[in-house]
Amino acid sequence: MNMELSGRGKPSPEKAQRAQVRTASDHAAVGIGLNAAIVAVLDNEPVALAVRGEPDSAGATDVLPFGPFSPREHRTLEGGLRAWVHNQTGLDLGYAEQLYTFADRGRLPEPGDVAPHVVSIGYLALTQANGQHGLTNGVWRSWYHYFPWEDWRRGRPDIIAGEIEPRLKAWADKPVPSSSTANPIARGDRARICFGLDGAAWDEEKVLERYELLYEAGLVDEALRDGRSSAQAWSVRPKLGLPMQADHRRILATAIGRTRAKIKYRPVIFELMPNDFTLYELQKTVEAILGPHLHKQNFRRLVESAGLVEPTGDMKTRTGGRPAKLFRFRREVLLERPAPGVRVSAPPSRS
Amino acid sequence: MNMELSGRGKPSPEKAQRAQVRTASDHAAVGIGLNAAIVAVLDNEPVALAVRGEPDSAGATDVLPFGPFSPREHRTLEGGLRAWVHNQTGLDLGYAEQLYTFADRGRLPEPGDVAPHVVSIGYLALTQANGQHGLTNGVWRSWYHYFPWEDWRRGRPDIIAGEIEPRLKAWADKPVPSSSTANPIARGDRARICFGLDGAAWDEEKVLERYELLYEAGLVDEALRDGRSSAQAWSVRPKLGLPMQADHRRILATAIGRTRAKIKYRPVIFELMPNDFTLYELQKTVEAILGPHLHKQNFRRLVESAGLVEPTGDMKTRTGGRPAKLFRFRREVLLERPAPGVRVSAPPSRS
DNA sequence: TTATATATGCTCTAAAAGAGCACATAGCGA
DNA sequence: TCGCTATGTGCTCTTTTAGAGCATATATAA
Repeated sequence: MNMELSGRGKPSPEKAQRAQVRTASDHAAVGIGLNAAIVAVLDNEPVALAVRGEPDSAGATDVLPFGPFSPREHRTLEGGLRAWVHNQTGLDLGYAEQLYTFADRGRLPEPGDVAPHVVSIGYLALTQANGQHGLTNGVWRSWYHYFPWEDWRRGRPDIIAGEIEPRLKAWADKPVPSSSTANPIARGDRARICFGLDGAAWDEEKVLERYELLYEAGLVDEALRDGRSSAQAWSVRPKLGLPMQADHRRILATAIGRTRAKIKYRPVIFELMPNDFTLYELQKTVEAILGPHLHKQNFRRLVESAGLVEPTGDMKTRTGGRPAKLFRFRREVLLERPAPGVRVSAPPSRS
Repeated sequence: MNMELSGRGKPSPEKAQRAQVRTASDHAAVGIGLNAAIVAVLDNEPVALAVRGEPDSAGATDVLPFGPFSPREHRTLEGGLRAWVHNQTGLDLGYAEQLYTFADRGRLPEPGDVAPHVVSIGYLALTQANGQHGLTNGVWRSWYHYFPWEDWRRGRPDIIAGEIEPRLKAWADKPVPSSSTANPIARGDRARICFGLDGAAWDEEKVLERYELLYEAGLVDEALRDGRSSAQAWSVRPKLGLPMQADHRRILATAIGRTRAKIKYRPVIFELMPNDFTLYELQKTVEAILGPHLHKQNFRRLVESAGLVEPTGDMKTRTGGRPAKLFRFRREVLLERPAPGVRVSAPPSRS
């Protein structure tokens, strides 16, 4: 079927095409940076690698590992990433995937910031931190430090009802400056959907949407630093989570959301596990990532019947109870199922 | 919970952090380009906007719309994208999302290609081409022109059994040059999983994996052009789909895969539909995107019970049969469900 | 020995997915 | 006018999957 519905004018497509190949000289030169959200699970706590430095104007000290990308030295983005991560931290990354490219002006609010300019490409890396004691820089910090409202392992976190809900409701009730865009979703509705207020469901994957809503509402320090909120809000400043410099907390939010989504249809959870593990350890790792806790028997049925694991034949004693069978990741599942993953869905929120 | 498991050396994190803020000067300058896969559905055919030009060394004439990003002129990537798409084609984009950033050297195999260098950021845009007759450049081409093996609407496409399967099997049987990476998935297994050979399931979302496998096996013209395959393969050259210049077919594959995945959990299908439509028209549009055809009654039950649509009250006659009720997208679904979309899964492949 | 963890098998129910039957209502041609 | 055909629409039935709970097994620790 040939659909050549070309526009009426059709003024010289050759010229247009030519313009597309004669590329480099047309562009303003910018720098390329790579940001890595390097994730692991230590003692049932999901952690990300952070580097600490001088506080910025918002008091934020933490940054994600960051390095420039030089096309002279590295053929691929991922290759460049692995190289400087290794140099900076001593870590050898296992799994890595690209998250998002951030290039908005004002990302790095330096005075007089015009082009040239930095585009930064965010990456998510999953690693197993155990035994990786060669860490030469940076610290592992629980990601719930930065996003306390995401931790539903002990039920609905108090910070939602105590801090977030009232402040978001106040923000929703303020008269909105009659934006021009047609029919956007109302502030109150967005708050309800993002944070599961008024009985709405909690969606653990909406990590970025939640952070961006708080940013827009001026409830995270980065928003104040970037001048997006009133000084009034600044004065009543109970922190909602630990801020990071630049837009790194946004990148980390993207990474957490992606991780939570991805473990459901790809077996990446095993990137975070040792070779042999008990099903309960696996469950605790999944819970660390997703937030809510899971029904144990159903979880076991799920991972076993999905063919994700196979018994090693050994047992683990010293569990504090009956010894547990040890399992390992069953690679063959990749050849059998189109999208193998831990297809859990959270139980109804125990708020 | 404070997890400050810093590495032993911990040599001056302050210095590291400082290096991360003093950014731009560290970077080799490169150009930023934006590629857009602009997708619509015309007469039940999924189409992408292509611009035609002079054939490259592989005989490829088509490119995706492409434009430079200048941080001087545009504050955001998406803003820049919308601007030059409008200038080049006359289209006003509705929905747009970032796909992937491609920066590998050798992307544009120009002689003597070293840095400076172009990083290109791929975007997916969905639009409704009807009435958009202001198109001043480019043509709408069925995306199955570029990827004939993806069109399962009339059952399994013949090109798989006729061309792809035997040539992939031959490639799989060739001695692999003893790669260094540990335990990769065997070529034969990859072919089976990607293309649903030997009774394996067809996964309509693996568009990029399939294209990349064909590229790696030297079965698409771009692979020959880029020098990744033997001249022998070049001589026996039945095209597998229409090639594009540079890596644009890869970007389009990414866009198709993303679209196929996304309509299942976000109501983006309505970006491709007119305001009022019949359920059958909606179904045909979904089938155009996904490939396989769907069970009509179940499809209706699905979209209605999911609250995705509501009747307008009007009927559409001239359907060739009983008049059909007209529906429209029901926006309130965004406030009710965490991930509303056309959650279809394809029926067992009728091969 | 008992209390208390964790491990593991099994059942029951509800919801969702997959497939088909039956019939309604239009245009169109013999 | 009478089917024929194409689409629209309601309903049932079965299978599969998800959600939740009961019961029991086997360790460690006080």
